[in-house]
Amino acid sequence: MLSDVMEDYLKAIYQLQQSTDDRIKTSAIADELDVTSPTVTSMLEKLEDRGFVDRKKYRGVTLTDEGETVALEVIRHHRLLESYLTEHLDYDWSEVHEEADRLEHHISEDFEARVAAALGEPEVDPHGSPIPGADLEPPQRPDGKSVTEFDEGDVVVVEEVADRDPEILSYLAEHGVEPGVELEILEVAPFGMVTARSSGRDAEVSLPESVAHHVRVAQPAEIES
Amino acid sequence: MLSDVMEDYLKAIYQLQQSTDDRIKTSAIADELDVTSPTVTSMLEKLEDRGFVDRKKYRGVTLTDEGETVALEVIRHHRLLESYLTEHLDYDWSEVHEEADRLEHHISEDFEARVAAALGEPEVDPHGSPIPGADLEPPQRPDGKSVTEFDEGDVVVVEEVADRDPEILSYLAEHGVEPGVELEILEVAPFGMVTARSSGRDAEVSLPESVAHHVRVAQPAEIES
DNA sequence: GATCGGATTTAGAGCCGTCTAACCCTAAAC
DNA sequence: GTTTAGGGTTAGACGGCTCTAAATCCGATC
Repeated sequence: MLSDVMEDYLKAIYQLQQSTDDRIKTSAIADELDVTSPTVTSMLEKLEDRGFVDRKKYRGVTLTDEGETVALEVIRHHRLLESYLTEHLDYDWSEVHEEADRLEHHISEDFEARVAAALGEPEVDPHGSPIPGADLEPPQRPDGKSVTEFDEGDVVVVEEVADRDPEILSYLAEHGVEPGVELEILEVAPFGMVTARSSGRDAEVSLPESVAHHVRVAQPAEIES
Repeated sequence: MLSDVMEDYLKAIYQLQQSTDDRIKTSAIADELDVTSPTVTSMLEKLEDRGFVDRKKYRGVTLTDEGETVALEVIRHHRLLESYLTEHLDYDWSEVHEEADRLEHHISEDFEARVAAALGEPEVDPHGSPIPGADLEPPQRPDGKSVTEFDEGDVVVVEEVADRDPEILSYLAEHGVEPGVELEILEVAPFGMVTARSSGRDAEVSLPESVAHHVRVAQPAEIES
């Protein structure tokens, strides 16, 4: 069996792998999980012994297929829980992360299936992130790009808001930045700050690069006259 | 803070105290939690240091008020979860115990409150056991007696089925023994076996003493002509 | 009131996940 | 190609929870 902590490491490695093609460094994991590097090293040794990661000393790790499957299972649990909490227990999308983080390790397969059924087998969570299917195949990467990659005048649709901070998420929601809304880019400053107008509100919102790069968007159907 | 394991000990002690006025013995806790006696002894020392139990060496423990409050909180979580799972996620009452046992340590105050609200602040769980209130005052003992204490001809109403074994619970449900049903006692054998007819079904059911003593019942309104 | 058996506690150990301190490797800079 | 800064690993320790083996206590019996 696999401890909660091991699941957390595998999940963290998976998520770090999403934003790079390199092997994942000890220090990156340490930052993500808020532990020290030696702690990570010793955990990685255990995970390697069990066949969940492929480790090259001093060079970081990658997940094995088994490791990836575990990570996807945990992420499926997490995102189903986030969805359930918002749909059926009246949570706000900004509040669900922490609760899901604690529960994700403690639900049975049965519970997972019942929650998925109650939600109608959803494919994305409240933040717009894809929920891995019950087959635990890696979901294909959403084709959204960071909103920072667009220019003044572009009109885009928010697909995913990949932040975890409740305060930031609340702020974004209040300013009309949520999955599904249309954003008209008004300005992208040289230091990365994005200013946009949301279709929902009639006010502008400015986001520093650190926040904006979590806002993944797509251009609406390219077919326009 | 209090570990999951500590919560389990406090809950176990509380539950053992329900069926006796004596101090709770090391071995009783060991049986309940499926660990060895020395393990229990060392845990009890820690719980004593933290003020959750009152320990007399070689004489067993009792909960302090603080310990009781923790136990009641865990039990509240457990029973709310059992109720929620049956009401909203289509679980059968026989299946909920195990799932609730894992989740009870990992839900927030907020989650507890939302679940309680979604259920309409229920006072009993699907097994008929009282759910401690949000104030965590000890619920008054249900006045039901074990069905084994009645005699041939008595008619009683099932208040609580305090078993945890899914197979036994399924069997009981199939034979019409559930909270709320009326039972006519047909026989109480000298070795404790109870035979009864359920108002729900038209068949008899016989229960060995070990099962029957978990079936708590009350006599319907004594006022009969 | 002494003895004996069963339960409890003490002693010592192990695994897990974590830490700090010290050492060592890698890769970038010169 | 050396050097060096910074990150990674090794070494050693600790707290939490568990175990087995050994010592000790309680209380029932005689």
